[in-house]
Amino acid sequence: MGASKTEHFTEQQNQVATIAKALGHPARIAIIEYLLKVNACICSDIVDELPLAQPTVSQHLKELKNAGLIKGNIEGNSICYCIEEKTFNILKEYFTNIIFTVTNQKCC
Amino acid sequence: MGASKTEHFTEQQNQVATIAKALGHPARIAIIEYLLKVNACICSDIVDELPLAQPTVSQHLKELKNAGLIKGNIEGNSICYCIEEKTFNILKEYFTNIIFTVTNQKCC
DNA sequence: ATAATCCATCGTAATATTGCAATATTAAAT
DNA sequence: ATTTAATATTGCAATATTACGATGGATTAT
Repeated sequence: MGASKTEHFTEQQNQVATIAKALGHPARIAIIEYLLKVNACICSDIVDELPLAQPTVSQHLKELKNAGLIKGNIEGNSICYCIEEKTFNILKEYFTNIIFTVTNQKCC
Repeated sequence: MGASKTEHFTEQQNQVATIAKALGHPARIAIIEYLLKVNACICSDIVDELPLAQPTVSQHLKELKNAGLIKGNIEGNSICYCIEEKTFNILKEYFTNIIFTVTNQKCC
């Protein structure tokens, strides 16, 4: 197959999975970390920063954008990509909650 | 292509990406949530719980195990799968740190 | 106007993932 | 020893992902 049976899972499960999937590639993690580091951003910088061709970087940026992890503001000729805090907060809270639940468990 | 250029990224970037990737499927999120819910676990339960065939579930469990998100203790005939707290802590701290960094930013 | 820069999109090849039927493996029960 | 139950593995088809060259549109610089 190759296609996930998303219709069988809850909306929240699909949401978390979609966000996690978008972060499931080292290039996209590197992009996020770069955006955090420079605190302001233009795509050409990102291309210079990564060991990947420009179309590939563009594609990764698109996936991060689709997952709601970054947003891009057009700024004249170039684009200012930024971290979308809201989405990262979903993850932070999701995992914080998991840790909270697990530490109160007594399994294995 | 289809193969990630992992060798060009840092070990930490690859680590986070690998863990995130393992969570990038709703079935695997559902498995994690089920393990959290029942607080003790046997695989056959998981197969009953999910809308997927046994080999498929087994494969998803294997991927979660490879990523270090769960561990399985053999218990006679069946296997007790459990959350691996350590790995989830890595994620929790990673995203907590991102939120901390972002809130101190003034971009866009 | 022309050239240069930035970035997205298209097309395509290589590879990975998802899902399952069939089959193996392992341990408990009879 | 045989059967039964719980998982794992194998093999395969369908689909998705990754990567990049070529190309094109938009904006700025000359």
